[in-house]
Amino acid sequence: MTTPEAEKPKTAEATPAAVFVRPEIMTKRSDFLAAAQGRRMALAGFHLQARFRDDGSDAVRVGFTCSKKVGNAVARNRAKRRLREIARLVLPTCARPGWDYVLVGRRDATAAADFAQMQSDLKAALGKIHK
RNA sequence: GCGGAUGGCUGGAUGACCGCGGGCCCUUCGGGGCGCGAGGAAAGUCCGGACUCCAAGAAGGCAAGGGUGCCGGGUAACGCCCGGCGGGGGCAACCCCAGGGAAAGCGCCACAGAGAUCAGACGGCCGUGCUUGCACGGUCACGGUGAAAAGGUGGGGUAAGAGCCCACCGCGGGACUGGUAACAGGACCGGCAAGGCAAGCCCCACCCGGAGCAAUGCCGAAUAGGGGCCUCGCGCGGGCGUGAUCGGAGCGGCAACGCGCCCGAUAUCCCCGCAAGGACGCCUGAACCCGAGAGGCCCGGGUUGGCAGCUGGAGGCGCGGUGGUAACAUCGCGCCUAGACGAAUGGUCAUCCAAGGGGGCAACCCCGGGACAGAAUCCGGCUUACAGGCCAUCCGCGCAA
Repeated sequence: MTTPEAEKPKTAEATPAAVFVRPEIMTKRSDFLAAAQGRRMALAGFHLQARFRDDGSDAVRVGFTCSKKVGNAVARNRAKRRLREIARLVLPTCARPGWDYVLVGRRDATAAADFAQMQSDLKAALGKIHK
């Protein structure tokens, strides 16, 4: 399952902290609760929560939260899919090993925000939250 | 053409790049290829089932509780569907109805009014008496109140009136006729009986055991470090004597409860050469597991992971035939269409298409943007939400012929 997608690292040297590993998907409720106790940052299209697990593992894990506050089932699914897509595009180059990240959807904003803007927001936010 | 009624369909299209979840095939285990992947409501979880477990021999009866409620048919079943009946609405097509019982019983019916279910005499009318405007009696044709005042119209009749009598209408009963039935018609009889609410309780008929896929089965993990008492076996094995049972004090345990050095009391005598410690194994057998034979009760503690169930079914769809007014049944041929579990079915971009807005005589141009909504064991229904578009049949009006 953990398949290193290390093909053609064009910009790998520019960000030494990057890991070219597909993030694992978090499924345990306790992991989500722990991440919510970590660092958090609010952005236009979503919220970002992050936590350094400090358990010796280098794995990067990511989870998505879209509660009923986001809307009905259709709205929640759409928000989660867009979050999943920007995570898929951004995390392999900007995540740090050993960290958990949780992206939280916001009502209307997550579905309506500009997709390119959300990608760059996530990159910038990851840079800040690691400090 | 305008307005309306009913039934049904659709509910963005194409392409590019990057992805996701199952399946099948190949693999040098890095991966690669092929194909499939949301809805008419997937929704609400309101009914009915399939399936699984539990309980109870099967099945039935009774009680409680719940549901259904014109008749006939359809269906696996239904509170669903179809066809009728009755009542109501509409010019009509057509639509709506919680539509059993009010002579089993209880309860309720405000206000107004003289009187509201044992009906009733306020005014008025009539009679008698006298103190000439009052008393007693008769009367509901008239007035007034009300949703409703013991049917309506006309005539006779009377002191005045009244189904008091008569005709017609209405009402009640009803032989008989038609219909499977609901029901419809109705000779004839009765001067005419007392209302409504059963979505207030209730009565009657019929239906319903409980829990649900987090069902259920298998395998792990974890806690504990092998908890206690009572009852009952089978095979192998073979029988404890410093023993057994009861009581006391004592000791142990969070507890349920246990232990047996010591003391006292009581009854009994099976087996035995040794191994011998009452250990081990098997059968039967769980409503989560530890739990190790089974069952019951109690004490303490622990898990929420994997696989199966999981999608082929009272199947669906298309075409055609047969029976039926129809729902539907049945036959033939062909095709097969999601199975996830923090839960895939997507992200971005481009070009079109329809609704909407603006400009223009027009062709056309610009803006703009996609209804309700996301499977979770599976079916049959119902209900609710839904931008816009399309089709068929029918009705009314108008115009033309």
